[in-house]
Amino acid sequence: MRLSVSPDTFPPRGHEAKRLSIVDAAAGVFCREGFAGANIDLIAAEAGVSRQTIYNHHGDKEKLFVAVVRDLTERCNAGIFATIATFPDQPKDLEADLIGFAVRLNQNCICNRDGKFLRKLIQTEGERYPELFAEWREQGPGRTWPAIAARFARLAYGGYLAIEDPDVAARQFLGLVNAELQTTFMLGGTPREDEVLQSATNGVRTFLRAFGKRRSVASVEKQSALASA
Amino acid sequence: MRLSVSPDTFPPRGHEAKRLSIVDAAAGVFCREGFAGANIDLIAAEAGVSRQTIYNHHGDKEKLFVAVVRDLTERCNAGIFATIATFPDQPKDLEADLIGFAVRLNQNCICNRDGKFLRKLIQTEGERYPELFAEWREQGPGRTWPAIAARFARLAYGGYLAIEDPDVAARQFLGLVNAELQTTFMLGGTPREDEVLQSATNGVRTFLRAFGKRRSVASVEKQSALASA
DNA sequence: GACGATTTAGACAAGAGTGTCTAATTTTGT
DNA sequence: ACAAAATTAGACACTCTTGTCTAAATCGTC
Repeated sequence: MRLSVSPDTFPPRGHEAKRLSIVDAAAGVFCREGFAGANIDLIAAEAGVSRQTIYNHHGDKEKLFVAVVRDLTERCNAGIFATIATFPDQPKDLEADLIGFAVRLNQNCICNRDGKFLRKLIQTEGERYPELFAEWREQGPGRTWPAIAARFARLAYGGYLAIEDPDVAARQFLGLVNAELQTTFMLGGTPREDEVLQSATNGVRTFLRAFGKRRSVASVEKQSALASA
Repeated sequence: MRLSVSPDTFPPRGHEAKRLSIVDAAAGVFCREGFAGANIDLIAAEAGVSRQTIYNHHGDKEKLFVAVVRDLTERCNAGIFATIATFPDQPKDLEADLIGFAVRLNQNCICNRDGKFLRKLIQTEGERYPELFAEWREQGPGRTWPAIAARFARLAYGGYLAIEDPDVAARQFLGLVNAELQTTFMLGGTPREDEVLQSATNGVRTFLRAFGKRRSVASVEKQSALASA
């Protein structure tokens, strides 16, 4: 695909690497400084390229911003779906497995660099780019929530949970396991690993108090196994 | 206090009214445009004063920003404590009363103008003003969470709830009743009244499934009353 | 009506940032 | 090693913004 036959495809290479480092640096600067406060020269310096190269690649500041959001959305979605794939469909220990899932979701999708950046850009500039973030909403929450809800539905169907509305349950699950991290998220901080675990543990316990089947044989076994361990 | 005796107090008046309208307008513009993008001329226009007046009152853009955050924090805190005062200490219908409280909390503290603005400024500029927002954290969450937790502890002590850790329960309560509003909050939107009620209702029901005492006589009565209604 | 203080409109200097252009340099494929 | 393409540094015009200054107008009080 890099042969001279290609009519309008990409320039040689190294090109793509630069594009990446530009978008990466831009993400950081846009997040720190906001769109208006972001300085192209600073982005260039952090990306290790010249200002002109940025203009060659992306045209102008606004197009660069759009590219950043698209990139982040795509990477975050990939991360979320990869994590959803680890959802415990046939849990051995429901509590432990759900806690594990919650922790993975946090560490791989919400607290990591991409997640933090995307969240901040949405909060900061969401109102300024309605179409762009409408797109995000479709591609992101619009696809991930149903996927998560489907997993909870499956768990309910398998007799592990007593939930009526899987969509509500999915949202409440996330609300619970992140309940103790909200203030940290607000200020743009990253919770420590033990804080994530703590919040997930408390959240899942409450979730199971509400929706867990009353101590099936399996869960009682686990319970005593844990107690004796 | 307006007599000529006062040595260094405030100028006559109307003064204070101007200060208010400046801070109000500034809050709106800072939220829409971010600190860097906010334009003093625009703030002046929206406040209906001249640019010079802003400088007379607040010195410079940064001091104005600090004044805005302080004002919002103060007003929001007042609103939150006023709402906490309506917490159902001796509930007649625990579910309905908690739903009512959740809805009030949302409408009076989170979804109203001040709440939205403060939240956005924290998210947007929190990292740039560590001391300012550390102050907010102390004055705001640092004081309101214990107050809310104390109310839940009281409910537990009164036999209405079975909770171990009132602090955790308080945070989970808010996480649950706002679980379905997160995406809207992210994009800076205001959920409709029925969405708030829906989320609160679902959240409180789950909360009570987890922490409610098993169907006291009173709650069974309510339950059937509702069913027949 | 007169006085003092505040507010106003507008001009202003100084600085910063965007986006363009050019010529020199480096990289890449053959 | 050569040629084409991409990258770079720097200068540049242009715009926008902040914060100051001044003289005129307005307000509130006596």
